[in-house]
Formats: sequence, C-alpha cells, structure tokens
Amino acid sequence: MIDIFKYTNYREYLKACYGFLKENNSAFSYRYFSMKCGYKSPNFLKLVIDGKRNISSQSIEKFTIFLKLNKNEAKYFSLLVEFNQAKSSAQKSQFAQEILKHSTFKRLHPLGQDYFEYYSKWYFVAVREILATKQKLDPKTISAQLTPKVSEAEVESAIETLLRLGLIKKQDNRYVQAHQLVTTGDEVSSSAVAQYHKNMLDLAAKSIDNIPRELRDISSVTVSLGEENIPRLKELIQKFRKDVLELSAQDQKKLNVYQLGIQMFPLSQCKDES
DNA sequence: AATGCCTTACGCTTAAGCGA
DNA sequence: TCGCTTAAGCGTAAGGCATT
Repeated sequence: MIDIFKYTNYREYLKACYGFLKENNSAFSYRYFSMKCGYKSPNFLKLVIDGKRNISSQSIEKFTIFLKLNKNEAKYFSLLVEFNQAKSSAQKSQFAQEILKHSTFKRLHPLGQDYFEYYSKWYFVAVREILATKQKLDPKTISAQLTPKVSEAEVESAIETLLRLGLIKKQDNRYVQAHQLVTTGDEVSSSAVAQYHKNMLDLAAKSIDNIPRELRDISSVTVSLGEENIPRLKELIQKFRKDVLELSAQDQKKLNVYQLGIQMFPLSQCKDES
C-alpha cells in the first residue's frame, strides 16, 4: 500500500492510492469507491482528487476506513485534510505546526520544522543576509544591529537553524553565507511563507513612522489593465527583482540589509464578459 | 449571488452474449 | 471459432438543490 507519511497533500496521496488500487485490481474504480463508502455520486473521489470537492469530517472517517488506515495514519490523514482545506493562513499555519509535531512526520522530514521557522520569521533571512556584509559578526552584534530589535537568544537560535539548513556555514571562525539552494521544501513548511509576507508588510507599515524618509522609499501606483497585460506586469516585476539582486551581488561595500517588497493585487473585480 | 455537496446525464471503451 | 450486437461499466461534465 502507499505510505501516507510520504505525502503532505492528501489529494496527492489519494491520487496515488487510486493509481495503486487500480493497478492491482482492475475492478477498482471511482464508482467502486463510492459504492463501498456509501456515496451515490460515482465520481466523488475524482472530484476530491481534482481539488473540486472538499471532504467533511464524516467523509474523513469514511475514507480512512476504506483505506484501512491505523489510528496514527488516520490522525495524520485528518490533519492533512484540515491543513489543505483551511480557510485562513492563520488556520493553515496552525495545522501545519500540528503536522510538523507529528512524530512519524518528524522522522521522515527532519528539517521540516527548521524550514517552517526559516519561512515564517522575518529575521531569519535578515540574519543570513547580514552575514554577507563585510563585518566581524557574532550573535550579540547582530542582535544590536537588527531593527526592530531581535534578542541575542533569538539570533543564536536562528543561526543554529540556518546552519542545520546549510544556508550558512562556519569559516575562519566566523559565519558566512553558504550557497545552498533553499528548496521549496514540502507544502506544509512552505505554508509559513504567508506568515513571512504578513510580517514583512507589517514592518513596512511601521517603517513609515520609524525610519527616516531618506532611508526608505514607500511608493506605489494605481493603474487599470486588461487581463492580457497581467503576465507582462509580472514579468516586469520579476525583471526588476533580478536587477536588484544583481546590484547587490556586485556591491563591494555591503553595509546594511534592506528589504524591498513589491505588491500587486486588484482593487476591483469585474469579470470579462466580451 | 455564491458556495458546497450530491445527483443525473453523456459519450466512450470493454466485455459479455449470441447467431452463424 | 469468428464476427457482430448489445449491455455494462468507466471517466468526465453538467445540473440541481440547500445553505450561507
């Protein structure tokens, strides 16, 4: 049978189960599944797999019984469903943390918790970036330099996590950036990215009051566009980000760490009816 | 009005049935 | 045994109704 703990998305897990059952038993079908579980709709499983239907807590039980999951697996399955179907990012993050705490998950994804922290806390990225400036740095000085204030203990903990993730390394008695690619990781850990963005937007808002005007640039434009120009707009944003990274890469006298955020979202919602 | 859950309908493939 | 017909079963799409 398929090992559920290899999955962080219950729909993908169900898809794998479907494939496995189908391969091993030609009589298995979406219809058979519905019949066994007491659904009158023959394609319910397919709709769920395709993400077109969510499942209720009652259905969770039907599924786990059909799949013959033991208590531990059923609990994990239930968490995956709740995580996947969570309405808000706060809910999502809560279920993500429960999944990360699950002992079997932990064994299979030892860095899951580390990735989650890296994604969710704004200063992890800042700490890593500050190490690229040409200064002698220890947790104490890093803590003193970061605004808003981050405690020495938090910096130390961040450094330990970054070391485990291979994002920094120790060299000549100081920490330097390691060019380990940040893999997108699993869906659960990366759900924390939403929290990261919220944190950063919050810092951006506060910077209006706390940071002198000459050290920041807060600006925006409001425009109207047709749908066909949205991909073009995204390209422009992407290119701009790339240019900024290039500028930083060529800078020989890095002194401070800056955050540059770009937001684009609709202020109106009108469907194209032409 | 939109969403979510479920049923009904459609068109295709496969397998069973049957006469020659 | 062969070849055709037909029914059953499949995946997918659309429809419908209650709830929000």
